[in-house]
Amino acid sequence: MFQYHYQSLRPLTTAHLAQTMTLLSQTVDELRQQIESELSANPALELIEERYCPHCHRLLPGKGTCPVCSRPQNASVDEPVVFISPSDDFYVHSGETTEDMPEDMYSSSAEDLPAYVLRQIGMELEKQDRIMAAYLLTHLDEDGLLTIPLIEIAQYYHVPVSRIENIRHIIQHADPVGVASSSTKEALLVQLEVLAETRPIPNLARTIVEHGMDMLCRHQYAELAHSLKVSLRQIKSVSQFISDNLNPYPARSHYGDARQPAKDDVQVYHRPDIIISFLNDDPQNSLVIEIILPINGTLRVNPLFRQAIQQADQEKKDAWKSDLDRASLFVKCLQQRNNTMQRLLFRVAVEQKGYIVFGEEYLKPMTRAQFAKELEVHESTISRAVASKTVQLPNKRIIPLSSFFDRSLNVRTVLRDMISKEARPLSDTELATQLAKRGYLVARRTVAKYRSMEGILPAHLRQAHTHPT
DNA sequence: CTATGGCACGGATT
DNA sequence: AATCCGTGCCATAG
Repeated sequence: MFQYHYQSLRPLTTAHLAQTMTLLSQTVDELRQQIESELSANPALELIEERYCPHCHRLLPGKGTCPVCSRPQNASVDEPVVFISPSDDFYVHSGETTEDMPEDMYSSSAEDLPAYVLRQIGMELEKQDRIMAAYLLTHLDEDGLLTIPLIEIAQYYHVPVSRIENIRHIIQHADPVGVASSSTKEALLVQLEVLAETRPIPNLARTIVEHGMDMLCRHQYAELAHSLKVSLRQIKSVSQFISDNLNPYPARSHYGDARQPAKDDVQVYHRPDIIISFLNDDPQNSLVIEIILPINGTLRVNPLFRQAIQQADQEKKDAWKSDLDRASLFVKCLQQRNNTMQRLLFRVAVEQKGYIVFGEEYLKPMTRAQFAKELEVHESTISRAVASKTVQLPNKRIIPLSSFFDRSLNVRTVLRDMISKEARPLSDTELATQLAKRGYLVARRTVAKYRSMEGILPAHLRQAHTHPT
């Protein structure tokens, strides 16, 4: 009977439905944990290795050629390729999640951050120092920042502050680079320092982090440009660099953090759940969408287990049967999840191609409800699938998946654009009428709101920034 | 008097 | 049912 259930393709039980829901809403990191625990708890589950592409080491989606290195035969350019990708090709685009320890990255979120850091720096320290390091590491907040002043630790152990400083210095340069800093600014500076060893960094970056972070956070580019006496263009590019490469909250590169970053901070996401890129990085080609799966291979019910159950004693049989049921349910739910994600992202990619390729202005406003109807699933399914997931676009920016559904984003970008091109500071009322002419009907009050969302100063405090040349 | 920001309400979305 | 978002009204600053 349960064999029939396993074969069946449609969700039948409420348990199934519930589990699919939870799986859907999970990010890669959460999903990995879930799978791991399920795998170790349930003997009926097994993980089978899959074929990898010899060139790029990606998991091959079933039969056929690798969709990444060699173009699939009959894919049209407009049709994005969607496939499930294993975790080991996580695209690490920032210097601080370093390249030297990919496996450790995964095990690390199982153990807690202090232990993880301590393990790295263990041999560098004397026994005494190690204790202090451990103490220091227990006083981190959830973002990986230090909650108590160094002096306090020094007093606690009756040692000079400089000694604590040395220890902290070592900790800061360990894997979540910048961890145990006293402020986000300090964390960023350390990250910059480390980054500078491997690649050139814009010389402005340091200055901005040091002196202009508050302005940068509020996106007050014009202000910042003025106070540092450099062009707006430079500020923009450096700000891009910062948000691409640095992370004000070191711990968040470790735990896939579902919480929204504080609203007035540079948004940095690590480890996207989905990666969208061009085939072979060539904009001519079709889009490739990878849905990251946190395991290398395919999960399935162990067929041997299925056999064994036939010959087992009656009592064992019952216990095993429940394991088997659980296992097959889990596998099915996982498939369901992947299937839904795949279909959803395919549709999203088709609809929002302009946004993906050309940028924010081309975002088509659309609601989750529309997709739900198209894909014939419940609205809440889409909501769960979209919530707390991140996407990496071809331009290497990482954005929340929900921004594909943001109704106001395009208006905001147009507004931003208008203000940056304005000859003289326009008042909110004027901006509202201008926007109306372009087909965006928004109230004056709303313009004000968007303005502050974008961190743009009110008209009378703005200056006509069109002639700094 | 004009331009903005705060608070709060209602309708849409999730 | 809970939440988010646009908007209107009003107080305040310039």
